[in-house]
Amino acid sequence: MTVTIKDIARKVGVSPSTVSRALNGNTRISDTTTRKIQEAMEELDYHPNSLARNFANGLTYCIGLIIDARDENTFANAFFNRSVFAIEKVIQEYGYSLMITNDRKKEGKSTVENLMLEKKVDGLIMPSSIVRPELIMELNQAGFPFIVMGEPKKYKTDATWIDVDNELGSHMAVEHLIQSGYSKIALVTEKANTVFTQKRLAGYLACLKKHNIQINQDLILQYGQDITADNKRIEELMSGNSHPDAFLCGNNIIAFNVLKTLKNINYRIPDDIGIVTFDNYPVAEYTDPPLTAVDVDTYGMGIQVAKQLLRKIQDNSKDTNHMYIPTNIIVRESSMKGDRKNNDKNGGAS
Amino acid sequence: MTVTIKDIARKVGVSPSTVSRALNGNTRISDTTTRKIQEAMEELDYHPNSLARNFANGLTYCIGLIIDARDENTFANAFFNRSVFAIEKVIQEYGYSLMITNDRKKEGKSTVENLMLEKKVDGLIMPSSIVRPELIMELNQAGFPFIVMGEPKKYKTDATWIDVDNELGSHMAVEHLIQSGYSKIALVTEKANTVFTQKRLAGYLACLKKHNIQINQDLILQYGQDITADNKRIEELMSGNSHPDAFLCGNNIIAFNVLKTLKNINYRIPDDIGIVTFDNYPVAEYTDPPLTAVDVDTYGMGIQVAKQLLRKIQDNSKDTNHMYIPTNIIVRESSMKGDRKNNDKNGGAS
DNA sequence: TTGTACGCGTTATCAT
DNA sequence: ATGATAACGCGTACAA
Repeated sequence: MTVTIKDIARKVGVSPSTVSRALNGNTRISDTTTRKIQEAMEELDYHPNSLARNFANGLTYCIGLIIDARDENTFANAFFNRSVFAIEKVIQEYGYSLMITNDRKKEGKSTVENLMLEKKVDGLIMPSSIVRPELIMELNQAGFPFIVMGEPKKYKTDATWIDVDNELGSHMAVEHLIQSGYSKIALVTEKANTVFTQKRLAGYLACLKKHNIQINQDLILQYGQDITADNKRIEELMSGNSHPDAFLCGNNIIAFNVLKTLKNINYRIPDDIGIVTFDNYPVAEYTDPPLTAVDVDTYGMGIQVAKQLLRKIQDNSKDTNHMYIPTNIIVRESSMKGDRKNNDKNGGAS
Repeated sequence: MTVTIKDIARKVGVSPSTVSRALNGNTRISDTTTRKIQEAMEELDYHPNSLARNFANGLTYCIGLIIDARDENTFANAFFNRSVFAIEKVIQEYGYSLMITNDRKKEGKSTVENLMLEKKVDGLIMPSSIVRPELIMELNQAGFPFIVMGEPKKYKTDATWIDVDNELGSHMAVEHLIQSGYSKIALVTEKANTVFTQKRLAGYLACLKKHNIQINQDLILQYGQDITADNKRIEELMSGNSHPDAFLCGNNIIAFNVLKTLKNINYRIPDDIGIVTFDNYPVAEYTDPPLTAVDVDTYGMGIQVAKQLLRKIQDNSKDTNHMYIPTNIIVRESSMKGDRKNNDKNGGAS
C-alpha cells in the first residue's frame, strides 16, 4: 500500500491537515510535532503524491516546451539544445518539470492548445515559427503564461519574446571584417522572409553605411534549396569585376560551401577572401581554415526564457515585453587577413 | 468558471458517470445520449481536466527521459536528439507526454527516484551512464517500468536495454577498409573503460582475425584529454616502420584530428591512408575529404525504446531483454583508395 | 498551534 | 444503458 498523510497523521497522533501543513510550511507548526512528523515520514518512507497535490492545487508544476515538427533539424540543432538544457535547469530549481512536445494537430485542436486546455502545463515556451495569431489570442484571452523564443513576425506586442540580437551580430561581423582589412563584403543569407534575415541585413547595411561603403546589391545573396547551383553562383560572382573580398554567411553549412567553392577556384582564405559565419555549430571550428563565427550565449538565453516565464506564472502578470540577447564574435583564421597563421599549434584557448 | 462533466451532465440531463463513460468509451452508451453529450461538450467548450483524470486513475500519462548532467554534450549530441524526437513521437501517439529531466541529486534522493516515488511519470528512459545498482534494484522492486539506452556495464540482466551494435559497426568498418585495399588498420578509441569501446575493440579484433591479419597492439590507440599530445602520438606512429595505412576513429572529433595531423605531415587521404569514423555527426560530411562513417538509425532506435517501454507499462510485464540496433556504413571519399574522386559534383544522393 | 469538514473532477463499483 | 455513491490524496477555510 502507498503511504499517505493519513498514515503519518495516525502514527504521530495528529490530524492529516497538520501533516499537510508541516509538509508545505506555510503555517506555523510546533517544533516538536514537526519533528515527529518528519520522523514518521522517514520511517514509513512517505513520499507526497504529486498527482493528488497537483489536483488539489489545480497546478501541474510543468512547463511545456514546444518544438517545431516541421523543422527536422530542431532537435539536432545544438543552438536550441543548449537553451533547453538551461531551461530545464532553472525550472527544476523552482520545482517545475519540463515537458517537451511536438506541435502536431490532433482532431482540430493543436497539441499546444490541448496542453493549456487540458491543464497539462502551467506555462508554455514556443518557437516563433509556430506562432499563429489565433494561438496568441487564445492564450492571452485565457491569461495563460507563455514566452516566444525568437522574434515573431507579427503580433510583437501581444507576446513576450526573447531573441538573439541578429542585427548586432551582423553589425559586429561586418565591423570585424572591415577592421581586418576587407571592404567588399558579401552577405549570404538563408530564406529571405524571416525576421532574423531581415535583422541581419539591417545590421549589415548599417555598418557599411557607418563606414561610408557603397551598398552593392549584387553582394547580397541567398542560399536556397539547390546547393550546387548556389555554389555555381558564387563562382560566377567571383569571376566578375567587382567581386567581394569577404563573405558573411548565414550559417555553418552555407559558410562551408562558400569556403569549399572559393578554395576550388584557388582563392586563399583568409588572405584573398575573408569569411565569417553565423553560429558556432556544427562545423565552424573544424573547417580548414577554422571559421570566425558570430556566436550567442544560448545557455544564457535559456536562463532568461525560463526566468521570464516563471515570473509570469508566479506574479500572474499579463504584461508583454521583449529582450535581445547580445552576440559576440569568435575570431578564427578565416578572417585574419595578413595575420601570421598558427597552423601547427592550436591549443591554449582559455 | 471551468466546465466539468457535471455541467455537461446537467445540460444533457444525465448523470456525470454517463458523461464520463461517453468520454472514455469503455462501456456502451446509447447513440442518442452519446451524440447529445458530444454536442453539449462542443457547445460549452468542455475539455477534460487531466489533473483530475490522472488523479482518479493514479496515472500520469508521462514518460520521464533522463539525461546525464555530467555529460555537457548530451543535449548537443545529435545522436541523442534524433532518438528523443522519435520517442516523443511514439509516446504522443499513445497519449503520453515526454518529460525531460537532468539527473541531479536533491536532498538525498535523486531526481530519478523522485520521479517514480512522487508519481510524476509512469515509466523511465535513461542512459546507461547513470545506471547504478541501487537504482536498478529500487526500480525493479517497485515494479516500475524503465528502459536503459546503451548497454550497461553491469546488471545486464536486471534491466531492459537497447544499444547500438558497436561490435557489428566496428566489424563492418574494418571489413570495408580491408575490401578497399587497406591492411594495417589502426583503432583509435575514446575512453577505454566503456562498454561501447570494448565492443568496438572486439569487432575490430574479430574482423582482423577473420582475414588472418596479425594484431598489432601498437595500432590500438586512445584519444584522451590532451588533443595536442594525442596528435603528436599519431605523428610519431606514422614515422615508425610498421605504421598503419588506415584509421578507424571513435568519433568525429578524433577523426578530424587524425585527418588534420596526417595532412600536416603530407599524407594523402585516402590514397596513402584511409579513415573511417564512428557517427555521422557533426562534421563527417564536411571535412576535406568527407569521412566515411559508421552510422546508426538513431531515430529507429528511439522508436524501439519508446515501444518497448509502452509495452512494459501496458502489459505490466517484468521481463527484461535487450536489443542491438544494427549499424550501416556511409562510404565517402576518406576511404576510397584508388577510386576516382568526384570533387566538383556532390549532388544526387537519393 | 491544531482539528474538522469539505472540495477539487474524474473514474469505478454497485445498483437498477 | 444509466444513476447514485464512494474514493483517489491533498489543501484549506473555518472553527476551536
